[in-house]
Amino acid sequence: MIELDGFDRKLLASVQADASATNQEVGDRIGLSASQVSRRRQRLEAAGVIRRYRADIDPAAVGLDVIAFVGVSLATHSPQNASRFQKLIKALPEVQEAHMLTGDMDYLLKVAVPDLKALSSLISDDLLPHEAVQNVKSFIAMETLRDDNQLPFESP
Amino acid sequence: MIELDGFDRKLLASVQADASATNQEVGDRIGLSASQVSRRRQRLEAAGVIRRYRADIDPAAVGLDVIAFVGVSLATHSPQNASRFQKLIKALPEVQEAHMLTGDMDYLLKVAVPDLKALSSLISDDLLPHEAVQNVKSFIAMETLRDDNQLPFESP
DNA sequence: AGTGAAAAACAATGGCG
DNA sequence: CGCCATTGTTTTTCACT
Repeated sequence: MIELDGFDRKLLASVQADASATNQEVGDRIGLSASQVSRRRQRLEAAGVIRRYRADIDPAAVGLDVIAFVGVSLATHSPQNASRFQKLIKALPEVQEAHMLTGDMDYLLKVAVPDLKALSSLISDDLLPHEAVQNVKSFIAMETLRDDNQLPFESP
Repeated sequence: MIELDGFDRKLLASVQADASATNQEVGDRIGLSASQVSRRRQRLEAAGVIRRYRADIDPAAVGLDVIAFVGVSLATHSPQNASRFQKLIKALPEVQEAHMLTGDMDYLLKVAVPDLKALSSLISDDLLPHEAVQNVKSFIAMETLRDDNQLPFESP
C-alpha cells in the first residue's frame, strides 16, 4: 500500500471530480505547480491508486432508460457454482456493477437496459436459466439521485 | 434528444472505457481522423451525452475498505419527508450512489467507508435519527466483481 | 519536495477535396 | 468525412533550489 500525503489526497479528490482539468488548474486548486501535479499523478497511476480515466455518459441519452438492481441467490454454494456464475456476469454487457454480498442475497447486480422488456429478458434468458442461479429479485430505479461514485477523502 | 450514429456510439464506447486516449488513438480505434473525433466529442459534450470526465480511484488504496449497500424505508411518504431525506443523502460524502426504487425498499444507497465502525456510525448517527427514516437494512460487499459502470452500446 | 522554463505532444480550427 | 497546416495549450522533462 502506497503512502499518501495531503497533496495526494487533494489531487485525487480533484481528478475524481473532474479529470478534464489541466495539471495547471489542478495545481492552482491544491497549491502545487503543474509539474508536481504531473509527477504525483504518474506516481498514483503507476501505483494503481488511479485505476483509469473514464468519460461519464448519460444513460438516457444513449437509450438506456432503465437502471435496475438485481439480487441473485445461488442454488448451492459450491465453488464451481460460484465461479460459473461469476463468469456469466462478467460476460454480460448490461451489468455495470456486480458485488458479492453478506446477508440473504448472494449477489447484487446493477444493470442498465433500454426498457423493461430488456430487463425481463436479461433475467429470464440469461440469469434464471443458469444452473447456478436459484432465484432473482429485481428493483427498478425510478429515479437516480446520485450516481457520481465519488469516494470521500478524509480531512487529515 | 440528440441523434447518434455508429461513429458516435463507437466513440462513446471508447472514451467511457478509456478517457486518457488521445483523439488520434480513439480515431485509430474507431476508424475516424483525429479532427473528426475532436469535433464529435465537443458535440457530445455540449449535448450532455458525455457528462464529465473522471479519474477512477481504487477505494482500498485510499483506506476505504468497506463498500456497502443500504436499503432505506421512509416512515411516511409525504413530499416533505422525501425531500428532506434527499437533501440528507446528497450531503453525505460517504454516499456514492443513491437510487429511489420500486418494491419494498424506498431507497438504495451505495456507500464507501473505511471500516465497519464507520458504516455503523453512518447508519446510527446519520440515517436512523433522521425523522423521515423508518428503518434501514444493510448489505456489505464482501467482494466486488465489477464496478466499471460501463454502459452497453447496441451494435447498430 | 518543490519551482520555473524549455521541449515535445496534443487539441482545436479552418480550408480544401 | 479525410487530409493538411496552423495555432495555442498542455504535458513532460530538465536544471536548479
